[in-house]
Amino acid sequence: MADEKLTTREADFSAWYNELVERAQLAEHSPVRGCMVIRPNGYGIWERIQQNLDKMFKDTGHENAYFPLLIPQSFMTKEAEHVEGFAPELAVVTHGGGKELEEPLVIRPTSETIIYTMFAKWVQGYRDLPILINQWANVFRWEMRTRLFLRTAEFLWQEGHTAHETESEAEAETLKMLGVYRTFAEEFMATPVITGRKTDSERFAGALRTYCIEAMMQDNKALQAGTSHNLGQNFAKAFDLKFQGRDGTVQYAWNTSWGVSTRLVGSIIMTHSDDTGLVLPPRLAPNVAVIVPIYKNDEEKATVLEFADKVFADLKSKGFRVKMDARDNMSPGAKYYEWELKGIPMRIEIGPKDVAGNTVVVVPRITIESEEAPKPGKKQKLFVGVDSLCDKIEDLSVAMQ
RNA sequence: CGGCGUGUAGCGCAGCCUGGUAGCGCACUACUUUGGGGUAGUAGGGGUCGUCGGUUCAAAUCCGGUCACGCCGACCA
Repeated sequence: MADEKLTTREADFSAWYNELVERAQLAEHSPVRGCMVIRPNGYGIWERIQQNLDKMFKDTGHENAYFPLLIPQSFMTKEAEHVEGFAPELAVVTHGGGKELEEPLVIRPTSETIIYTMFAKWVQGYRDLPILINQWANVFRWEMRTRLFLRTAEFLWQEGHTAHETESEAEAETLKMLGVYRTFAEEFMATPVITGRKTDSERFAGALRTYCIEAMMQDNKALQAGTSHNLGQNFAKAFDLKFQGRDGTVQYAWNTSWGVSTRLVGSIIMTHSDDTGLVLPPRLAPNVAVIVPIYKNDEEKATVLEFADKVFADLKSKGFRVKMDARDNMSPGAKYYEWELKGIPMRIEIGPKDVAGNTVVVVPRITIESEEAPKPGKKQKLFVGVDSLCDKIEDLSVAMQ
């Protein structure tokens, strides 16, 4: 990786982003237009997003389910605004098993239509409500202009779908999930967000009201990072989602839907990274630290690796997400550049001096204010005793978050 | 989908104007060297020049179609 440096943010923010995504091995283009391959360094971030958000959804009473990729085309046309909004970007399957299908199937651009069709079967009376469902899935929209993570034809997301007895209950749910997104952005993505309500022209196709969180990027642009929709009774009426109420009358249910996508990964990249490469909030980083052993000869190599392996095993056993970089064909300096580009929050250097003193050198990806200031023009280096390494990693993680 | 631009080894590029045996740097492989901020050397491997067609004795090079990517616009999580 002795390539040239990244284009700077100042020179061309957009080129900087594109280069960073590819060179930090987050994602790259697939042979199919608009689709991306998410590499482990990028998918690891998404996995951390999933794990943490999923817990928040469960804690607020939601359950996961899964609905199919293919939806009968006719379903898409049942809600007037919905069809108008999504028709231009649908991918349609017309053949299967070598024959033309009687009814074309669309690849889901979102799952309201299939999910509320199923909800209608599940609900008879008010005691069947609320239904609080989430699904983790891929969706497909035929986008004209795409960018890795920020807008791709196929993307990964979660979509929450709920059905409620009353309008006020649905509105409360819509706002509650907007709050979940805000909390997640602030606590896990370390990204300040602005919440607000979308104008009618930006509203989700078929929704009564759309709320959103907007994250502020380094180029002073806002990025829509998550949406929460109060769907009113629009879909309930279109898909015959009815129940017998407490007063004995038959009523339409009130729905909400809310989602965040792999765009969040793009948002994290743009919020924190610098001209050296990726910077990740430790809570969402696939790994928090990498161990780089340093030695000059076989004798040193043996002792250093033994010591480093012990530190590595100890950290692993205590639940830290750490990596060992024992590649022998690369100098330590080259590794430093590579891991800084890839955004690992801290690296742990272990050389003969450390073995002798039972210490390690911890170098955080970004300068930590509360620690001793780095020498001018140098990275901040923290000398840490092995016994206090775990605590130090915890402290630094919190400081970086 | 409209305008402009690009496509040659894994990555970055030269060659194209003026058609005639496909090159450079990095990366990769082997050995040696070096190792606390991108070590250095020697010897190697790897490309039907995005793709389809046309012109020509001959096409990376000229012409046309098409696909993909980038930027600007319209649309969008």
